[in-house]
Amino acid sequence: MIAAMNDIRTAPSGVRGPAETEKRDAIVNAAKEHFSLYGYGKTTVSDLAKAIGFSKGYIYKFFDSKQAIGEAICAGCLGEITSLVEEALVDATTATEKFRRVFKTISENSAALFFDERKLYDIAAVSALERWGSSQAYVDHVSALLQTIILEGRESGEFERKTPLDETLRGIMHVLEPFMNPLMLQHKLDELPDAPNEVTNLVLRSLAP
Amino acid sequence: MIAAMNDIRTAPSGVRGPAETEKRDAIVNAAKEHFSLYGYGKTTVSDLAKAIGFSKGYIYKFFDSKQAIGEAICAGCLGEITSLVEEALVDATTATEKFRRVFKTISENSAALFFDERKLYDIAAVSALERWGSSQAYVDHVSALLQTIILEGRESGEFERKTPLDETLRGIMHVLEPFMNPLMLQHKLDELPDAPNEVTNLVLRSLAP
DNA sequence: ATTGTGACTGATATACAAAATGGTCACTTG
DNA sequence: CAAGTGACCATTTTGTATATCAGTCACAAT
Repeated sequence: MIAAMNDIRTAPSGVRGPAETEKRDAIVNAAKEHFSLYGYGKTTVSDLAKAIGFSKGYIYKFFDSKQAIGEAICAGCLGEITSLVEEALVDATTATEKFRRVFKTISENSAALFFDERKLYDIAAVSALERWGSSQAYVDHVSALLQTIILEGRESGEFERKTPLDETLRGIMHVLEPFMNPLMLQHKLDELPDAPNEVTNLVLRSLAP
Repeated sequence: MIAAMNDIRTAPSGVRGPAETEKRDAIVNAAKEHFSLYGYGKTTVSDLAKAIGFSKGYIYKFFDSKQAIGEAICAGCLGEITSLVEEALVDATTATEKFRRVFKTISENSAALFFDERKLYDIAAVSALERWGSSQAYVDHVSALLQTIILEGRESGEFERKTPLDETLRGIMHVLEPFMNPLMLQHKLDELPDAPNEVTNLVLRSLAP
């Protein structure tokens, strides 16, 4: 899995201090490892400090709180998914095909996060539950992506043009949510991969001119 | 709210003993009151026994387990919703309108359960999480209902006929789930009542011939 | 026979003291 | 002054001893 770093440029809320990217990255890297191994709850800020060879207090020169570190990790995970989505889009020719790939890539990789990186998945779930910025940015990003695809499909004549763009988009985001929101995906794991495919078909029927 | 008792004839699993409906109903009534006031967890089987003037052991002449009582209560709640749905359907003329009402009635009354009978809602959530028979019966019932409506719409020419009925139905059940499954509805409460309406519109577009 | 009981048991929940943690800040170090 | 520390405090988390509960069963009452 290519680890293209997200360039969501997720609003770095909770980040503070000078732009000493080296140390900040060291913290993030240590956090990603510890969080994915032991989980967010069982990792202490002191653990992270020890891992990078500093004391706990110094961490707070770079991050407002432990949660801010969690948000950074979460933004990384979700950013990876959006990267994979964009990667999957480059050789898709039609808006229809792009739509299919967005849906498929998101549901598959969210499920993969659940099965392969369960501890990080749990952070993403908390992020969704508590509406952290990292989750909001992810949703906004996907929403914007879908909007351009819908517009493209409307222009090419693949999709209908009567329904207001906003409503089309909101409707689609609603039916996509169970496959991209960790809180909901948890309850649909045993309906994969058929469910997202069936929903995609339904949506494409609704988009037909 | 009219309390038309459900006639889902929900598979009475976990129910045992003779059909002494009076005492069994007494147990169920006591359970509904206690569960809705104090919750499933904080109600003991002895509490229910005391409420009907018997001893704990006697309860088990009628129900296999405490969970079986919970299932009965849950089936009652969900059965009330299906009753309301059927009630809403009697004066709907077109399949389109019937579809709208199914969606609207389910989402509104599930949310009402959350806000007005939170403790009972929690039981329904556990029922969904642990896949109790009461939840499965509810889903099956709604699914069957939707199937007849789709068929009706197909025959009247309101809906398209190309897509296999099963796939149409499954797709619709997938997008309905976030509004009828308590586990998912919890996370969509602040998108009501717009979200179900927008999803309904999307589905109706997908059903258009 | 039918209706009903309450003592018994392993598993679960509660309560509460002790330990650990997130976060701050005055201070040291180079 | 910039980089970094660790004692300190309020809040959570954890460990654990105790109490409660779900479920059974032999038996009592009618």
